[in-house]
Amino acid sequence: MPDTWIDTFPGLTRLPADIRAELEAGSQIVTAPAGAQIFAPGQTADNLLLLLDGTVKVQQKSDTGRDVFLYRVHAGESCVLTTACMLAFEDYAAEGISETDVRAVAIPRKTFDSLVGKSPVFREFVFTAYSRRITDLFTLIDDIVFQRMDVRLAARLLELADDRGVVHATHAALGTELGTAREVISRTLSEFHRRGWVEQSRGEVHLTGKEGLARLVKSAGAHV
Amino acid sequence: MPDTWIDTFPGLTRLPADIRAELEAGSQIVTAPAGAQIFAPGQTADNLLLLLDGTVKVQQKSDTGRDVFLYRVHAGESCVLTTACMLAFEDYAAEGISETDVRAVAIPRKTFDSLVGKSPVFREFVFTAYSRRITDLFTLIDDIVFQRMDVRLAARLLELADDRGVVHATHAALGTELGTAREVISRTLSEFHRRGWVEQSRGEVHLTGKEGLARLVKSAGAHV
DNA sequence: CGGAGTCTGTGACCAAGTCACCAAGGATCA
DNA sequence: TGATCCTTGGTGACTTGGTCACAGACTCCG
Repeated sequence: MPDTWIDTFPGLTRLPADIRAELEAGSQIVTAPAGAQIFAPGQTADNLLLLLDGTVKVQQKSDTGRDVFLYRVHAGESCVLTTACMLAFEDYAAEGISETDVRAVAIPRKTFDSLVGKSPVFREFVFTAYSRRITDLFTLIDDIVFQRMDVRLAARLLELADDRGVVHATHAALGTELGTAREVISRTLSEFHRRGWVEQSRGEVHLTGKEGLARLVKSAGAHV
Repeated sequence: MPDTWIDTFPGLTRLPADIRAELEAGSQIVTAPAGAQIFAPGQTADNLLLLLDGTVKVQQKSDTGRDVFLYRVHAGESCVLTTACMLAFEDYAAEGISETDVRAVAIPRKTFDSLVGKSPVFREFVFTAYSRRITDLFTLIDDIVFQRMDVRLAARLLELADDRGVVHATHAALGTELGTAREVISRTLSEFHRRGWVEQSRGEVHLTGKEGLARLVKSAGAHV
């Protein structure tokens, strides 16, 4: 494995040679197409996944049948929250869906446990990833409770836009992402359109006035 | 230390003798009065706390100046989320306030790190505690997004009531717990009163019809 | 007794979620 | 080429919840 994947994760570059060897030998690279269910509630996670390419969205299957979007894992990050359940042999209430074709490193429970035991650097990597996700969850809760919908939508649009300023998502999809109803998204987008910030077409939103959106987000002091 | 505290934590009873010894030697019992700030944002946590007596409430200091209640740590549980930040040398955005006089075991970072490295049982204990808290956070988010306020308030009242069915809390306090406004609590409690479920007096709520509250909670399929 | 501070009640108003229904765009297939 | 169906988006009426302003009422003390 020349040009090892390990170096794409900043937290792992400091690993000593023997640990690197064990990590490389005890893990493998896996792929999945867009839209695949990466992990699901009720099924024990047997691997820690480190994303090399693509994005995975993690959402909670609600009892009420609706989904709550929790967070998005990008290339270079890990689905680390599953590991708690992995090591604790507990079930997970969330599911992960690949949004694009993804490539990831799968570290099986055995290797993971062994490395956590042996390597302080690896431990720090894991716990750092944890604390990131956890503080993310805290700010998510904060946003849900205190932030206005228009601000949250504006922030999310800026985040999801591709390099041409286009967001590929239906109103319903944006609704689940923000934990609100489709109608609310529709109304808010009409308002944004009225202000000349967006143009709409079926299944996509064109950001024509990013400055306006950014100003709205900033004025509310949102956590982008 | 006869009758060691270790056995009050089910996950730790399986620890081998040498690890127990290290844990006992490398930790100490601390106390704090009711209302003390146990940990705060911006100050690195240097100890993992395992609660022996009392309760600690953990809440996020919001940018907007208001607080969001996250969860409550009871005797026999640990403030484990702080450990991620502890090991990762990262700051924490939440603060912990003792609600009663508390007694706890403080495990310093050094001991903690060493034990996580040496003992698979201790690792499992830590990661189990993690996964509990994390899934709790997930259900919290779910509740905030989808559950009606009256149901959430009813559930919380049942949870907070002492053995005589009295909840000692002001409307404002219940408001922060549920991430809503005092006025909403007042209105909802009036409604509960109208239905004969509660009696009110300054600073406390008497549950006179727990069955009604329980029925409301149950009919909504809430996560108690 | 007389403030000062805290706790609760209330009305008006706005933001957001729910429900019901309709219309337009796209796909499929006889 | 239509007929049909599904998905997406638009809209109005209504309910719930959050915000603001202000007024009583209780408690603690000096």
